[in-house]
Amino acid sequence: MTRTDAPYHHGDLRAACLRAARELLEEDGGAGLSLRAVARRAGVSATAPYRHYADRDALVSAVAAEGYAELAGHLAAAHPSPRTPEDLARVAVAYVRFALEHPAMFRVMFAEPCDPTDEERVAATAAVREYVRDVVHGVFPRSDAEALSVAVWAVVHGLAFLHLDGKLDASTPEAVSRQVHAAVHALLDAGPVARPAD
Amino acid sequence: MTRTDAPYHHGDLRAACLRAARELLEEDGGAGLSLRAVARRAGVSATAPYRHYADRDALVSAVAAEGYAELAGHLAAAHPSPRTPEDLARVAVAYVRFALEHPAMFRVMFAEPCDPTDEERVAATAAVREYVRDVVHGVFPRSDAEALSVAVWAVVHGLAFLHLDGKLDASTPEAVSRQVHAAVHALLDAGPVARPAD
DNA sequence: ACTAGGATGTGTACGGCGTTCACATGAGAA
DNA sequence: TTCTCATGTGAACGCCGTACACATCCTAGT
Repeated sequence: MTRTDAPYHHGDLRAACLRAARELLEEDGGAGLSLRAVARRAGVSATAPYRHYADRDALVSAVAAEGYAELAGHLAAAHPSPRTPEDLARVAVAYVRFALEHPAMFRVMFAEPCDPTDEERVAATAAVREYVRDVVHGVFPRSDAEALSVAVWAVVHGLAFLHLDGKLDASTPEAVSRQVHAAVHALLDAGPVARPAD
Repeated sequence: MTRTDAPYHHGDLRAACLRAARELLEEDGGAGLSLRAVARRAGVSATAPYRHYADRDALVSAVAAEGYAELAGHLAAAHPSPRTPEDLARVAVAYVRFALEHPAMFRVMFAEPCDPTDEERVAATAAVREYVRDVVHGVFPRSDAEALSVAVWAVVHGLAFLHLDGKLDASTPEAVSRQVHAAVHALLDAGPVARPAD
């Protein structure tokens, strides 16, 4: 039945679908995010979103792109210019905290197969990668930035996933902070005490 | 229609469902794994699996438990007793290789919300955790094993996810091996060259 | 040997989903 | 004013997860 309280043309359904998808993800997790639920939330029919997104994956990809941008912003706000290992540990805490505050978004960003040809998503990921490279350059000014920024990103990324998945204790912000600090410092202290190669 | 070529009682439907789920996961990824598809593959009606698994999550959890056990076995086979940083890098390569060879299984194991009260899954995860602790004890005999094994697991786990997600180049085994070795060594070499705390 | 109970199947049903397609409506350009 | 295109709707299809009533067979007890 045509609703008399809304005009036939939504006007900006593409953005409304994206917003609805974000809300559903935050409220109900990945399982609650369906195109039909998005359409209901946006107040349109079940098939209207198909005029703006090719399929469900396309909408999810757009959500992930926003997530990357927010993560980059979150990290930059937490520490604009990290310069010491302690700063690096705090950045790691911010990264893990983002994952724990937005678990479904984080999974959408990093845990599902991703279309590498999706330009928006690739561009948004680059912002995070760029930030990590700057961190490495600031904290380890004399190191090979490429390999080390891969390693640093892997550490914080792994910490995020292990907390998210319950493998590491995420019960309180203090527990998270302590664990992340301990891990980062243990790793940086490990180099000199590694058993030498035979 | 009752099939005349199979007895009414399957005999070991629980194991058959698990096997079918494994096969479907390997063939079609997470999207191809449904209880109905499992039932078809096992040759029973759509609702028969509910006699052995409470719901889809229960079956997926059992699949993940087998995955953890296989990962632990894969790592132990690759390096029973790692003792140098080079050995650690090889273990990391084995871990990432497992993720790339079994992407859907790896996601089921680590990327979906996990029931922490699931004893089978917890026990299986412990095997991986134990192996990592042994690695750390072998490679860094004088370090604080707890914090460092969390950090080491985070590094290899993060590398696995970043490769799986396409953030790192996973196009050839050589590219993977080179990248993982470079990251692990860069990290171990980074400690001494970190900017000192102000 | 028979019976009964329990384990384990089947079939039906419901409500949800993703997606396609034909048609409806309205906005904007010519 | 008309026409085209963008953007909606409604119907339909096939799939899914899950619940429930009933069917079948296996095993234990008498």
